[in-house]
Amino acid sequence: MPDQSERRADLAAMLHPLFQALLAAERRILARHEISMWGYSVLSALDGQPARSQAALAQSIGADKTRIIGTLDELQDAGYIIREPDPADRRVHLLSVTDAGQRKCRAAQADIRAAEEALLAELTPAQRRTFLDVLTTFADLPLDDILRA
Amino acid sequence: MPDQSERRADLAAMLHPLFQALLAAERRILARHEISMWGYSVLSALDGQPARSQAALAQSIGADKTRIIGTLDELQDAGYIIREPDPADRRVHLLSVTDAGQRKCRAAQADIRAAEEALLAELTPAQRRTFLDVLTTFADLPLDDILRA
DNA sequence: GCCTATCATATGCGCCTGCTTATGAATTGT
DNA sequence: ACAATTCATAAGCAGGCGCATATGATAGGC
Repeated sequence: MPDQSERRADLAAMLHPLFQALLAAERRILARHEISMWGYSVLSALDGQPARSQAALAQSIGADKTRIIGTLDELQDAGYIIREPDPADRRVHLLSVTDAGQRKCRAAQADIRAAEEALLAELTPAQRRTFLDVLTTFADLPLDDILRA
Repeated sequence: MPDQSERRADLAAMLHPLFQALLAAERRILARHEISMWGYSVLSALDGQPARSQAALAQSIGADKTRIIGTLDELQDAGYIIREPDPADRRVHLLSVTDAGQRKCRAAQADIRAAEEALLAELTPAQRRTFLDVLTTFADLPLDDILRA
């Protein structure tokens, strides 16, 4: 299948500059919105989702559950999230996003989306669709297992 | 152009798991080959290229020129690279890869390539080609400028 | 000739992260 | 009832990284 004469860099090497550039852009945008990257990750993950425990949220966004506490405190202080005791288990705080939090998240997201669209506009429509499809495909795969085989 | 009803995650969020998985795989493979990631990056960058100064090399692979010294020392001690004074400028050491270094690099690269092919095999041939084309396209673009506009 | 800049090198500082340990409270399992 | 586990929380350790500073030697510019 793959052409043996195909010369290409390692995938990680190819992805690295793209990923770093996207992160840098995101940092700039989030700084303008005065919200941290972890804060934005939390709000994004909570947006439109049922309330969840802190541990579940941390796991879902790849955050360290012990270090995310500070971020959650800040978000709560800013009025962007609510922590409520779980009636089913008194150890647990359930997190949900407030209206203000949702507005903050979506405003930042709109700017990030605009920056991304500028980038995607460099592609043909077919390339764009395929690129996004591929990323979606990969998102549903057990990447570590496949790469370990 | 982009469908306003299109729901998708931020590009960085979509790329993050893929990128992390690729890095993790690379780490495992390089550990087996007993070479560090920066060591591999150096060898890859030098492979098949004319000799270059340490500063130029560090810049080209995104390494900190002060911290790459240790890696260069190790590679030199292992016989994988040569440092030679530049006759045109006595401040400069020119780096080149040895035959042993090239073999080491290409052996590791073959394993990385195999792992990547397992992943790319999850795509259709058209998806695979387009995905790689897109990454190549992005590699040639001033990403920061585009994302900043 | 003198000043400025650059190279390789060593090292410091601050930040972030992965991982760990510990605590008190609460829950689960036997 | 008791032991083990889990939740949120705080904090420690080690490693990596971005960035900065400093040094001696060398090169370039005026």
